[in-house]
Amino acid sequence: MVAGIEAPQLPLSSENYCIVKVAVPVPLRRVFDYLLPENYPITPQPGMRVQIPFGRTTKIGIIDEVESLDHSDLDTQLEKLKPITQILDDSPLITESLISLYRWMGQYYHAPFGEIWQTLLPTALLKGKPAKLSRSSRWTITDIGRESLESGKLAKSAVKQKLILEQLIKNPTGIAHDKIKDFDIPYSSLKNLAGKKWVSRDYITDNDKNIASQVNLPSDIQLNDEQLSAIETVSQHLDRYTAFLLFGVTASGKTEVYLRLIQQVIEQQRQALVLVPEIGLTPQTLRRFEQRFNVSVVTLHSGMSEQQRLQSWLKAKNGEAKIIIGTRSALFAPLKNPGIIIIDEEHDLSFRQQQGFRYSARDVAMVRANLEKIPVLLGSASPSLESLSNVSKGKIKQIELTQKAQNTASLKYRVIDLKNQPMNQGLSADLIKSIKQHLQQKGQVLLFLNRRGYAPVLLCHQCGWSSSCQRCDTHYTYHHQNDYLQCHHCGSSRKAPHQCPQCQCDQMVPVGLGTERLTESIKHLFPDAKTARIDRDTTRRKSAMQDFVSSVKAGEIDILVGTQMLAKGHHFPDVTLVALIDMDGALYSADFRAPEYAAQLITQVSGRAGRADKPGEVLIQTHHAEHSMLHQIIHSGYGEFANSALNERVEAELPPHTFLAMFQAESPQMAHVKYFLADVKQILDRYSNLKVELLGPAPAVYVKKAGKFRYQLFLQTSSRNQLHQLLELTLGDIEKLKSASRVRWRVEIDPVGDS
DNA sequence: AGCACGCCGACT
DNA sequence: GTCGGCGTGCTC
Repeated sequence: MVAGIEAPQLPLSSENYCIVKVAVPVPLRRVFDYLLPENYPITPQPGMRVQIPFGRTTKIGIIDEVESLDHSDLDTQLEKLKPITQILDDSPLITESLISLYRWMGQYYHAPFGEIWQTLLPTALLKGKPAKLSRSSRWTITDIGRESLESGKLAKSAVKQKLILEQLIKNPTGIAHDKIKDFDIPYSSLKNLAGKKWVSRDYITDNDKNIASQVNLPSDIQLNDEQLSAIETVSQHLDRYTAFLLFGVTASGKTEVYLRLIQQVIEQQRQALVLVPEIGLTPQTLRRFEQRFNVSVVTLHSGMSEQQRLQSWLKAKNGEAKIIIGTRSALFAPLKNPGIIIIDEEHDLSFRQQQGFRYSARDVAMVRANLEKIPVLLGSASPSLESLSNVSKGKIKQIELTQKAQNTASLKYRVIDLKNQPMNQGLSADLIKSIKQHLQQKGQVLLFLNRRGYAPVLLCHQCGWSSSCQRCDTHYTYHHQNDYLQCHHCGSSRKAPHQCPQCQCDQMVPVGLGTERLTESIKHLFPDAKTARIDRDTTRRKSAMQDFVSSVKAGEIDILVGTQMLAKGHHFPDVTLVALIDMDGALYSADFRAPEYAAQLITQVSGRAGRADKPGEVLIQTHHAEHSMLHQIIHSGYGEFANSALNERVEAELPPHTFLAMFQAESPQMAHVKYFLADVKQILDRYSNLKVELLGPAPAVYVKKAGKFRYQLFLQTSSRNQLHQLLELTLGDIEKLKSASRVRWRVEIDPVGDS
């Protein structure tokens, strides 16, 4: 090629081009300007995806704003602007109110715009997949298939094919293509049958369901007065924004209240969005809704494939899906005709995203409901102190359900003071005696211990050497089953040493108690009982949790040992004894929210057990038996505890009475982290006129994690406004800091926990 | 976050 | 003499 290729001259006149501000998926709190010819076949609008050249690569961004060239207040020179490669959508991906929500999140969380889009949109769309609904289809048996099966034309060996045909006869309306997996049908056999024309596939839309004359299927559940009045109260607000807290004791029938309200919403041709905690989202939740309503119900959760999520998302967007059930991120499902948002177990920590862009789905849901002009219903037996504080501020209306709906027997609580008690593998004599009694009376037993693995430490009996993770500065947890050590902070693992690496003796002893060891000693103490363990290690397999739950309900398990994951969602009617093996950690924790979490755990755990004819018992083992939280929960209930805990937060000037933000920085080099946060503090100090107090910088509770040192700088205030002002004024300068480029950092609003 | 440019150590 | 280490800087 000959040299001297001229750079293409763009005719930069205001008639020909407009400027499009694009949010690009990079961790920068700014948008980038691009040019677009005015005669481009698609009119650019906020919320459309565009392909753009960015640096030396190309990226997919989202249009944030469109400006005409003549009255733009650009601070960059036009020559620097590049043209958009192409617009990927012919209409905005999300509704007006979601765009407003996006802008609110940008202001409130001070997060990079690209990151917010990444949580708002399904990954398939972020990768540039077309926003097209693929038609769903159903499989049905043909007449030929029916005859062939009856006349025994099917080879004996074709077991799977026989299964398919039988299932299709059982389901005369056919089986949806995306459900065939649930029937354990291999696709190859299905294709084989289709080739013979024994089965056929028909393409349909979910709208067929929705236009059915009877949208809600009858229910024979009798409601009590409290439930009726709760439904009445909320249904008077279906046409406007109101936030409700449905504070209902366990088994007070919250779900039935949800269902009746959803029924009204569907009758108004509107959609219901239901958020559940991570674990609660089992196939049964979906089935319960499907059994009740003859409308299209879709789910949205991390267990689904990208394509499945996109399909659910698109059905929510076009209004086909009437009920959307999902975990945290489902909050951002676009709704054509929004009717209500329900957050079940609103206190649950899974509603807070703890990776990347950190937000609280509960808080954002209230803002979204406000923008959509619909009610939002937060339900819990142990509400977050944040929500209860909002009740007293008048931001949320509280509805109480105090009666047990089904005639459940009340629980008996007992605190076992461990001080000076002889212990047998973490179990007091008192507890062992109780377990024995309950087993004799044919009751099932649930034991909670929030520590998986065999023992939290493996150490040398002779020289005291203990095995610790170099990357995190914490002890490895010993896992007996496959004889390995695992760091529960960074996940790294290694083979367990049998000889002390320091003194070469062979006296390595596990110290402390985890679920694995507890299960072992239970098996030893109760050799005749069937014992099972449920934690992250035993439920790796996808259906494992489901299998455990079914076998407990079927009475095939006598004693169930598990971590907190067992506390969520499942009710076991035959369980009569629930024990919290070690409440000490929660009561002595450095986290000021620990008592709140512990109180919620006790409340939730208690909800797992009992029914009318089998009174339940809850035992709590602790060295801190005099702790006021325990007394309040046991004698006066969660509400009473919450009241005094809220008062303590006022005294201590802690959230929700005050508000927090946090700068966190991490780097393999501790000095870099310290320099950066010192610089940040200096910049923040320039605005000492604002009523924001700075605390720190200080090391995070676990300073070292995965080879990186982590420090934090807290901002505390009683005025959210001033906090936001301060961040608005300073973040620009903080981003430009030289020390900022040497660390990974972020600012977090309303931080919880340490990680 | 990517990605490239750029200036110092161990290899064919 | 080169390959490549990751520090620094930029992205419309």
